[in-house]
Amino acid sequence: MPTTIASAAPAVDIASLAHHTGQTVTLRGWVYHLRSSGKVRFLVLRDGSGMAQGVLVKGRLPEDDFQQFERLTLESSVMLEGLVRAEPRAPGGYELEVTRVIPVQIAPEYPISPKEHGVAFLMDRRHLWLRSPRQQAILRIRDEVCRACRDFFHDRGFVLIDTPILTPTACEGTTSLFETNYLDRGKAYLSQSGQLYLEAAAMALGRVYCFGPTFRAEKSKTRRHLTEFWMVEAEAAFYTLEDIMQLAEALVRFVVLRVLEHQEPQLRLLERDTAPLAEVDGPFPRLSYGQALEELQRHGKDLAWGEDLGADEETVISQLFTRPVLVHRYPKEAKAFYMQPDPEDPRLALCVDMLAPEGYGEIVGGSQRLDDLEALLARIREHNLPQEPLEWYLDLRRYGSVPHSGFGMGIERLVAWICGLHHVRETIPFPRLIDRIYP
RNA sequence: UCCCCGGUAGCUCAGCUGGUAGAGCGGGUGGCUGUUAACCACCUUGUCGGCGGUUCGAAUCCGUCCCGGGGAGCCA
Repeated sequence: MPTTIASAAPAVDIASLAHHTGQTVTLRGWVYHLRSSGKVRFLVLRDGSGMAQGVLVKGRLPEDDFQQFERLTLESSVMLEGLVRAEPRAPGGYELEVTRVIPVQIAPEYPISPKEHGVAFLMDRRHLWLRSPRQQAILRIRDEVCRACRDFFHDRGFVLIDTPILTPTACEGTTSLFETNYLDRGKAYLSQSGQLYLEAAAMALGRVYCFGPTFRAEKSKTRRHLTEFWMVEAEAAFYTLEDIMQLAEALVRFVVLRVLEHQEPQLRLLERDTAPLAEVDGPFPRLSYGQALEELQRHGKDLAWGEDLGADEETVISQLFTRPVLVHRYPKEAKAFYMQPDPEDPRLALCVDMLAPEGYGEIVGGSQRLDDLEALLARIREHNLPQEPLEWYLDLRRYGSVPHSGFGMGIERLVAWICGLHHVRETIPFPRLIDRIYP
């Protein structure tokens, strides 16, 4: 139950403790750790901004407050009033000499200890797991990544376009969709990409991007897959494949450098070796599909022409370089219906995948879009897609069609790579996986 | 959907070729005036995932189902 007793001292964040040396302040947060050696008691408090140690010395604070310590448990919420002072023995260099202890709510035995836990146990308690320093660091980096993406596009004149989440039909037809009832109008599907809508917006505003959740009902059970994930997608009129490759490269470089610049403490907490990240500050290697096949052959992996690169192949390719690699111009059979054929080799599509280094796989997929109405109609027929729900999309080729290109970047995969995580599930606050929708 | 691995105390795990269920951590009580995942003493904890089978006897062997983890395909 919330306390009705308020502290007279000003409330401050732990992160700003150093600026309040010599002052009496109030910290408000949760108990992270408790230690006692009898008449001297230590309480490590976390408040979201950081952690600080409070010291309770018997006789130097009211006996009632000293005794309140006995009631506290891990993750109990509490307000501590005390004097801030520099203390080399304290973690962080500053501590609070506590003069008042005001419990807000006393927690029962907390299930997550600082010791080891299994993944399933932690995932079932994701709502509590978020409180751990590691998860906080990851979420702060995710926040930085998202803001960097928005800044990048805003700075280049791209307009944010929110594309619909409820859609009447598949964008690509290949992957399975989450289905839902749409009132009296039959089925609707959760968006698996904002691309087609973004193309419409690009014909209105020139350069656009979207940033939102994406849903894929694929039964993919790997470290790189979620059923609900976040994607930033860009689309620009008059952009060629070359333009979009440069844009995607610049975006990844911008985001990674920004995280290195602003989130160094978090990367250190995660024990991430930042040397591979700093590598992005230079041109990304490029490989055509044909060159990729040659490289694979050189490394003992024979792939038939026309086959898409699998996970093993992607790993081999990405390990050839220290920077993300752009693999472009795949056989069009391996790719989606809306891609422009390569004028120099019509068997190829003008598309690109960016593979992250260190085995993290594909983080960007993009292409120049098919802009000719008749060719697009032919491709739709080849892929056995229904034409009627795509009529609006075909209108974009009827009314002032222009060459245009775009790409999508998976936020969780990028964050996983930046943080050096083994699985994307830790990069999103509440992951949705093939067999998990709790909490 | 397919392949591999696992399920034993609140948590992390040990338990060998079948013979009465264990440790560490956590929790509780007491002690300690500077602790750093504190320390010391004592105490606390079980449908061994479910069901069926083999056996004198099953946590252990077999079958099956459930749940979890890792990977593949597909994709970001």
